[in-house]
Amino acid sequence: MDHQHVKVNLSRGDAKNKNEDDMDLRRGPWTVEEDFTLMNYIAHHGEGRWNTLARCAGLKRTGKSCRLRWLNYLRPDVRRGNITLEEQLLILELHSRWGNRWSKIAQHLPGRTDNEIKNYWRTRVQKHAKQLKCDVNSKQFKDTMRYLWMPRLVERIQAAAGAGASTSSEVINPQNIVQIDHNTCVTNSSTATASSDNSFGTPVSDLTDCCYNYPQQQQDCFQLVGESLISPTGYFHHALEFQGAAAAAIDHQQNTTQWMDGANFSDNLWNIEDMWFLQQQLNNNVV
DNA sequence: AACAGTAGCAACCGCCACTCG
DNA sequence: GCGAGTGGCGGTTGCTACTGT
Repeated sequence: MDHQHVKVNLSRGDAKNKNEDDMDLRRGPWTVEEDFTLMNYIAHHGEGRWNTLARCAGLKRTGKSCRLRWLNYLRPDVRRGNITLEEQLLILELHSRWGNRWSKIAQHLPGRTDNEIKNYWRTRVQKHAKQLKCDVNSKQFKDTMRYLWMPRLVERIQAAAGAGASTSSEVINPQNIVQIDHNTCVTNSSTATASSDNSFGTPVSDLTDCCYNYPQQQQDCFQLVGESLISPTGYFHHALEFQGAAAAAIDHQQNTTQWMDGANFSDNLWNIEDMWFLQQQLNNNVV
């Protein structure tokens, strides 16, 4: 089937495309020429009125398609590239508060689109939930995020701030990290985004990377620096209590029988800890 | 090298709320 | 008040690049 030229199947809500029903509309990936046309038109006439815009610009696309292309890709302030540690932390925190309100979450991540955040969540976070064999909306998984991933992200952010304090534009300002509530934290996007090159934060691969590279010895050296700086020890008692116990549990587990499907997790510290954490929750029903 | 499976992401779909005539 | 037009949002799909065998 030719995906480039098809009749648009109009939904009830899209009845306004009546006129477009009679014309062939392009679908699928945008070409460089189309991008240029759209950018050029918006540069001269501004955005909005997308159906009219599409027509007047001579684009054989729906208004929706033009809008999406502009917002998610062509807009000059769109940030591309890896989601940074700070952004990951923000996403986890905001998602825990608002759920799948991607656009609302995106408002707090300047330059990031709701689509990008949504994709990040689905491909990275949900992947881990799947690996852990638990529902992404379950309490267990949410607690794992709150008490494991987020504290570790904070620690890595701080570690990066310490290690890279003298280098480049990736310096992380501890003041950007603010307390949200007793158990969670979030970077202060308003200050974080004040960096002149619009590239605050530490580029990082993903949560798995965060977990694999977690320096165990840091558990003992958290410190409180200033009132606005998160102290993992202070704010994440549960997490650290857990981590200490987790280490023991891991030792125990590695020396004893395997559990949870009998899978071999010896090369996957992250999963081991997660599994242990979830197991503890199931046993104790408290965190 | 070839193939299969998987991950990441751009784009589309369908629904809904809002605006305006 | 009503219906058409529009924009926005969350969910889903499908393509492509990557990775493992």
